[in-house]
Amino acid sequence: MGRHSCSVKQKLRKGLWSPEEDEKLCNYITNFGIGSWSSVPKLAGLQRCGKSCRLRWINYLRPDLKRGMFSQDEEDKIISLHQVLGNRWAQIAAQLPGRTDNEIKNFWNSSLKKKLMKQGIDPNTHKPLKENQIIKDEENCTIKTSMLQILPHLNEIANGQFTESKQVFDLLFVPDFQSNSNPTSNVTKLEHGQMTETDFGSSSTSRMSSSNSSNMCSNQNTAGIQINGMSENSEALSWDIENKMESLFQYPYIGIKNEELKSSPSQERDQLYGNSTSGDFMSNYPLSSLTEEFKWG
DNA sequence: AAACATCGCAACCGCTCCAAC
DNA sequence: CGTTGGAGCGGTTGCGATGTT
Repeated sequence: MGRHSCSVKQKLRKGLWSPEEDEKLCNYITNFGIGSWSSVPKLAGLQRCGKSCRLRWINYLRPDLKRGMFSQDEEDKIISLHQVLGNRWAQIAAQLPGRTDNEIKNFWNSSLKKKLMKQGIDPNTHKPLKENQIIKDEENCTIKTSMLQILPHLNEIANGQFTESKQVFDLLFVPDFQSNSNPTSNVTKLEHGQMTETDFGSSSTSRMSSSNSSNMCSNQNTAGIQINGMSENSEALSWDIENKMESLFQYPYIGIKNEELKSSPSQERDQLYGNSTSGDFMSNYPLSSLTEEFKWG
């Protein structure tokens, strides 16, 4: 907090990079490597801050960058990954060789978002806009939770066998329960047709607009699951789960493992994903069985 | 042709994380 | 254990290009 922007400390250049600056940076890095970004500008003879150099290299000068239009395949991948990861651009970019997080983020904001809207799909939730509208009318408690974290318990929930709710809710990211919500009581009793979901991954709408809203603290990659018996809308849930699950299967390593598992104590990891260390945790939760549980005929 | 609006991209800003001390 | 500073991330802004009136 209160840290200066790097360009304030000294009189450093800002704005667009000149070809000369690009050349200096490129020459330096190809000859000496990156080392420490903070020392790069000095050593490369640039009036820029290290952060700016880093960004320029990563987003523009790196030799392995693809550039140019996104292919249909890349587009599909981005959509699928976004469905699961939300706005975790760096993780999405990690699955797309030659593309940068910035590039993908811009592409998403300028193009893909609109494209999905045109198709009647909410770009935040990846659900048909109409369904969203229906769900907005529901006023009961909304439990924000991570789809990925609750996955291991879907079968139990569907079968009404799930009673250890606290255990799971402790694992969940639940930043904004409505005050009247009681996760324990809401989840333990569940019957067919009593489950609906809302606001999947709606990080942008649920996020506070304060300046410190960024990054991990925002509930990107969260799912809102509404479980308290007032909707017939189980169709919506099965639609969404199916889509998410397919995405997960398509890209089983999407980076979740790296970050989320890293941050979970090992016991929780095992609870969440099974104790397989193969990385293929999704194999513990076959798509067909899970989605079938939620179709209920 | 000029003024204005919109779009897309590059870069910046502010934040968190994490390792080093 | 607290502090510091670098790295990295996501949101936002600024500006040139392009389209529209």
